[in-house]
Amino acid sequence: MQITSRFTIAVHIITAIDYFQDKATVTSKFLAGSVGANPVIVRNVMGQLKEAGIIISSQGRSGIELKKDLSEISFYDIYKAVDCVDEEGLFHFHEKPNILCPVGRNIHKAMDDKLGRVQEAMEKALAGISLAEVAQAVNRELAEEGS
Amino acid sequence: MQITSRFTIAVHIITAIDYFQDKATVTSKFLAGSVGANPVIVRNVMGQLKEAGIIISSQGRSGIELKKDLSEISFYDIYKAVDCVDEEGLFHFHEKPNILCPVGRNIHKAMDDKLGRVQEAMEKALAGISLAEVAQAVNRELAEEGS
DNA sequence: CAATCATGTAATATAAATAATTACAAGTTT
DNA sequence: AAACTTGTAATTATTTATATTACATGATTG
Repeated sequence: MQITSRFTIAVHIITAIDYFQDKATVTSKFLAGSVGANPVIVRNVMGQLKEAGIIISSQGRSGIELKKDLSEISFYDIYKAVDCVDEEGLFHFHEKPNILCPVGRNIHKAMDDKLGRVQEAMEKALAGISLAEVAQAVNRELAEEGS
Repeated sequence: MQITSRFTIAVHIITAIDYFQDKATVTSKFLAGSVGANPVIVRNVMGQLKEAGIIISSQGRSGIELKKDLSEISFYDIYKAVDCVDEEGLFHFHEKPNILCPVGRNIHKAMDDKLGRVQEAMEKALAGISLAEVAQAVNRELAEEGS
């Protein structure tokens, strides 16, 4: 199992919007070229980021912008925006435990809080990372390229 | 996205083996009945738990046993045993970022450590939960049923 | 104002991952 | 030898993720 690549695509998109803001006109086609994915996928992700209040774009008008500063956008924001995890929770519970069995009828309730703790730990970690860190890391890599 | 139900099935299986150890002969068919899944799926999970040194079973011989005490089995052990997450990592990175783009060529390296931190946080949380806690919770629920 | 170029979105196709099922080999027990 | 078990391969079905095609709608520009 893996978390959908829409997550890393979204991070890529936001980083690129920021990076190219004065250097180029940023369109979905442009971004698709950088990401290496279909423009429609980029536009769908854009739609989710827009709905989450992270970017600004509008029909017909060229040029996509960030609505927030990079330091105010966390991995968690993106994770929620692009809907990485099923609303039922991170763990897919088997659906038909046997109610006639003492274990089967209680296992779900017995595990729920524990699985919740794991998911929370992950989400807390996501919340602790900002897009500014990613942009910094990209710039660091670029600086090293030159040397 | 969700983590495969093989994880919760494995927890269910181990809890049931412990619960029924003196009460019944535990077979893959018996467990499949409690879990509400196909016996072959149970046997496949059993195979992975066996390989991880968590249970004991052998061809032909009826009766599945635990190899370790419940308190010595963590969610992390099971998570590793049943292979919940791709070896490439928890996050699926988009595969064709454009090398000709300054962002595209560095985004992967720029994100890797951060994604690793998130995965580590999740795995640390998994390591902190033992199967003994689950068994306790099941017993607590059963006690409440009686009252 | 017409041509061009954007975004937004629906519908469809393809590919990949998950789960279920069937079938049977091989070992144990009685 | 018969009945029952685990172990596994092979197949099918189902679901999810990704890619693609097509087109409506709005903005811009020559």
